[in-house]
Amino acid sequence: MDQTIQQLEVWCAGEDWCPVTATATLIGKKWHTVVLHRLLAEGPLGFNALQDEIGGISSKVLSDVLEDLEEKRLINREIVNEKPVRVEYSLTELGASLESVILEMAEWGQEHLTAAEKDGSIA
Amino acid sequence: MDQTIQQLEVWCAGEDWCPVTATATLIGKKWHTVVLHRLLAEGPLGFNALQDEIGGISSKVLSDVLEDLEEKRLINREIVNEKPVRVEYSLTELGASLESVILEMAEWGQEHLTAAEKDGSIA
DNA sequence: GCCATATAGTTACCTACCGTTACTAGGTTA
DNA sequence: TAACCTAGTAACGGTAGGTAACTATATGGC
Repeated sequence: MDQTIQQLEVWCAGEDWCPVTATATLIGKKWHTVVLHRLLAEGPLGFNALQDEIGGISSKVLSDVLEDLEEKRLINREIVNEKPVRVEYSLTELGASLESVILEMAEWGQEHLTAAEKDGSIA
Repeated sequence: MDQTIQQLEVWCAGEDWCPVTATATLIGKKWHTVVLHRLLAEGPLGFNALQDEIGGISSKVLSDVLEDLEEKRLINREIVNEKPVRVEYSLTELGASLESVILEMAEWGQEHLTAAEKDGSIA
């Protein structure tokens, strides 16, 4: 505990950039994280499949998020020449390396938010 | 690797809520994460101290973020009766429990963004 | 009293992002 | 031809994020 907090201090002390700020700038948006999570968990997915998996995201917002994630080199967009021409979204190596972060968020949510979400005390 | 991905699948399969979505809804905003990080690393801080520590955040946005984090019960706002009346922001137990997530983000940023940020290839 | 400084914000304003609904567009199947 | 699959885009409105200036309260110095 003290060890890790020490680490956090060292990383940001007197620096003009901070790894947390940088990471938060990159993936610090609700849908970005969720999209990465689904691609991690379910593997490469098409546009509609991804939208169905996520649930509650509109095609416009998903389209925007995918474009942004591609720009940031976290996902690949590949056009597959099959019967109905599909598009397959998958994680880049950089994107896949975020697994530890996503997993930590998943564990934290599981531990701390289950009950709260269900009775609505944290909205 | 396979183990952890298996976990991610199990947690979200067929559920109407997902711990990642829930967590991302709670802290999936750039400044929220950064504020929590500074409070973790530097301990309780006043308004101006926090603003200075973060750098690049306006007082209006910081004010909004602090209000939101307090509503979500991740931080405490305590008025300290000293010479100039101060306000001290600190983490709640729930907020402090996010250390593992923040730490993971810090480690990831340190490993994957340092070079990229410096040469601007990820903006 | 008057001014400067330090505390912690607020107000007005603008822009950019989020979200909803509807619609587009190419190709396949019946 | 029409229905249905794929993957989006267009138009529009509301909310959040961001900037710059300003408020408010209290302390200490002149």
